[in-house]
Amino acid sequence: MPELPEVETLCRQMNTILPGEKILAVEVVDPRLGNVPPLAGKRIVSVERQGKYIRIEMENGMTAVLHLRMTGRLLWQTGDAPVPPYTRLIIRFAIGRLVLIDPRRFATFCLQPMDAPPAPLENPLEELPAGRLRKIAGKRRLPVKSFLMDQRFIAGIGNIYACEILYRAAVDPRRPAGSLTAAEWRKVEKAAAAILELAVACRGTTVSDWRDLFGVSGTNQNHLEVYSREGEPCRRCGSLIERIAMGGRGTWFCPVCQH
DNA sequence: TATAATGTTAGACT
DNA sequence: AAGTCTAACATTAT
Repeated sequence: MPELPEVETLCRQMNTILPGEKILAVEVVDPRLGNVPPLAGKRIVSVERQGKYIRIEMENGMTAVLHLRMTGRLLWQTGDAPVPPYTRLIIRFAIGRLVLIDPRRFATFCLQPMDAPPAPLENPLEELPAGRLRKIAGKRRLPVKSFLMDQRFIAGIGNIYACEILYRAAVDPRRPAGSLTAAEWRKVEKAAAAILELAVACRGTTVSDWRDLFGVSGTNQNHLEVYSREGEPCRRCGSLIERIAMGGRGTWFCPVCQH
């Protein structure tokens, strides 16, 4: 569920309350999470985003890495409110508790796992240097939408924002990545930075169940141009937005003005 | 009841 | 060998 803007929102919000706080206890509510890092007694230094990963840095150099996958959410609770349905993990502090909610149970939480990105990846939130994406794409034949969503190339873009970025750049999502011109890549890079930046400012996109750390909906759904707008008119040319399946995911685009 | 859902990846196939 | 594609993970909401 959460893509870069949603994960960025959670990290920024956690950084307003957690640094300096000591973890009192970690309660594993869903045993499917497996062996959770032994964090009791550790003090938090900061929370960092890397792609869609949330890295919780502890004072002794230990790092716990959380990935929310499809339906993971984090909620900050104080007082004695009941724990929400689908709670899978509770991290307790003196000033409140951090709750992991995850209906589909794909989220993972472990210590510096091998599947975390080993090195800093391209961060599309910062506008990439000219030509960077074109160089990475090389002669690849996979669809440009799949390319944008491949976390090994650029980290943080998921299905909603891939559709929105390609619409803004007026590029057909089915085009082979290697076939885009330098000018088209430039548009994609600029569209990515602008769309992700706006989405962060809006605290994410709430199309169904996304909420920020404090349980509040984001507002970026008000800025979506194609995602989930099948059959509605394109805001640039008036043609009807189409939905196709690519790699098993819904893909929305304007068949007339995206080339 | 059938379908789709904001992610990732192991394994199959080119 | 490297690139690409598909199914699977678990569960809910429509």
